[in-house]
Amino acid sequence: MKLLPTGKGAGAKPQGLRDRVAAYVIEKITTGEWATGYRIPSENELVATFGVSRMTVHHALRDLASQGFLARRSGSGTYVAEPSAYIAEYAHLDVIREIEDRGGVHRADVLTREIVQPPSPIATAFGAADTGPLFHAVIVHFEDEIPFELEDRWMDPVFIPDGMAIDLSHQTLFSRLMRIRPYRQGSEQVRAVSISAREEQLLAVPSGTPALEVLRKTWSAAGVVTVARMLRAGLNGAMNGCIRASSDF
Amino acid sequence: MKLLPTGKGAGAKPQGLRDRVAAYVIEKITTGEWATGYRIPSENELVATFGVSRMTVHHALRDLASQGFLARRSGSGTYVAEPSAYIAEYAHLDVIREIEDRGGVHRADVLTREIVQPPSPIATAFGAADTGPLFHAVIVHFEDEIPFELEDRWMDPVFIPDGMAIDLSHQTLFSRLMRIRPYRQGSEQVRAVSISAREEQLLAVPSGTPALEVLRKTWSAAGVVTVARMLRAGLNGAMNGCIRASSDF
DNA sequence: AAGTGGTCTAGACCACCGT
DNA sequence: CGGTGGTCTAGACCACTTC
Repeated sequence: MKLLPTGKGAGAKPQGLRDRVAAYVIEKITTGEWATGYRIPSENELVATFGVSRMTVHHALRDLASQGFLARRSGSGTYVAEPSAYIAEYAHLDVIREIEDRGGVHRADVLTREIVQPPSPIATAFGAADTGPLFHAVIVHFEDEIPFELEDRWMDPVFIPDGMAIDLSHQTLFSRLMRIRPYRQGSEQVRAVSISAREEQLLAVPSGTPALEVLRKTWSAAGVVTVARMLRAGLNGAMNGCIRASSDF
Repeated sequence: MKLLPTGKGAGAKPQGLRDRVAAYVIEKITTGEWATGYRIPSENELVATFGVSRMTVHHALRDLASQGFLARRSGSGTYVAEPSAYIAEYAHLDVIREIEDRGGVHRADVLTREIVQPPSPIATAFGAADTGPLFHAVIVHFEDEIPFELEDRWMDPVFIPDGMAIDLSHQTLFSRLMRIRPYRQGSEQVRAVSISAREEQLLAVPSGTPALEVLRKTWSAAGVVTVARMLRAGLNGAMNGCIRASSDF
């Protein structure tokens, strides 16, 4: 083997070679020179253009494909991906962390904590009618003593064996679950709803205040783990997200 | 060089070697054997374990890191990433496509289309007070002749030179913009709001119906491209997202 | 100084697509 | 069949962290 591979070792550029290739492709796309669906130069052509190895080009394109810029078809070529849909990402923190990140003080009121047979809509959400008793909690989260979020959660007791005992003032069920079994998958639905008089009272908002309702269902390989309904009303009730139009540059 | 590199060419396994390494790591994490913060075996150790080249291990771990499972610290090691926050992704389609994907029929009413000096809050959103006249459109999108979304959009006229002329019944301003200048970045804010009597009338909902308000701001390298306010009320007004708890397996 | 991940190479074989 | 992307290797050098 050679002692000095021509690339990095010798007269390396300030930036990585991979990044240079990627930047080149990105520029062509963003300037519109390579439109959606355009077939970009092959790996070997880019190898010739940049004088780098094919692996370098390959990984540059691979990364761009994983970021949604390119679509690669083995045996055919690499194409500029269609950006017709864009992704909005909402980074949900743990409620406690969300509040504390804003500099607020969190407090939780546990209104209900029980292990009971769920009503049928909840049982349905858990996938089967033969669900056994489930852990159920209703919690009001305060920010600086102002009600911020009303959480109504059902959970398979298997995942929080100590659910009836743990202190919920300083940790959320969510974070608790995370510690026991991280990495799950789920779906979320967001709506604007009118809420009941009791919910208005718990959230301390005037009658008729619209609320943001988030329905969340979380599952792991073993099945549905937890189903939750979160209500937010008033000034801090917004959700903030970041649009990633197939990318983040 | 050898003609038969020991790996793939000869007695290859059904799955890729990279995937085997990745699957191994994933299993350790999901079973909890490697907890959050745990320092996993080094690349060289995994090389020894699996009998593959370091590049293979490296790319397996690199992929897992980009998916949020691992955090790699150069010079230190590879650690199981903290999944304390999770990401909810909302794949927004073009409104027209969203409706048609549901099997509905789309129609748009253009209530306003003008190029005017924006009111100061809009000018502020565009980043500077010295904004020139902006393209402004107010559009009601119907699904099967039922009002579905009210769109109020301001846009830099540079990005839609033919904005006053184009037919907006069969394409959205968004898709139009996409075609001219794809790949942008933005932010989004979702709230539950009460809407004005006129908005209730346009959306054909009873007085007091809560609405989902999405404020969206989009920019490119050149600055803010467009600012939009979308209102949805009633049954179809939900936003559906998918939770990606640092992953999608 | 030893170990870690980050990067790059030159070559090889493969499955697949297109003609 | 020639070209495309997909994968893997063995070796090399680097910047960095850790002790």
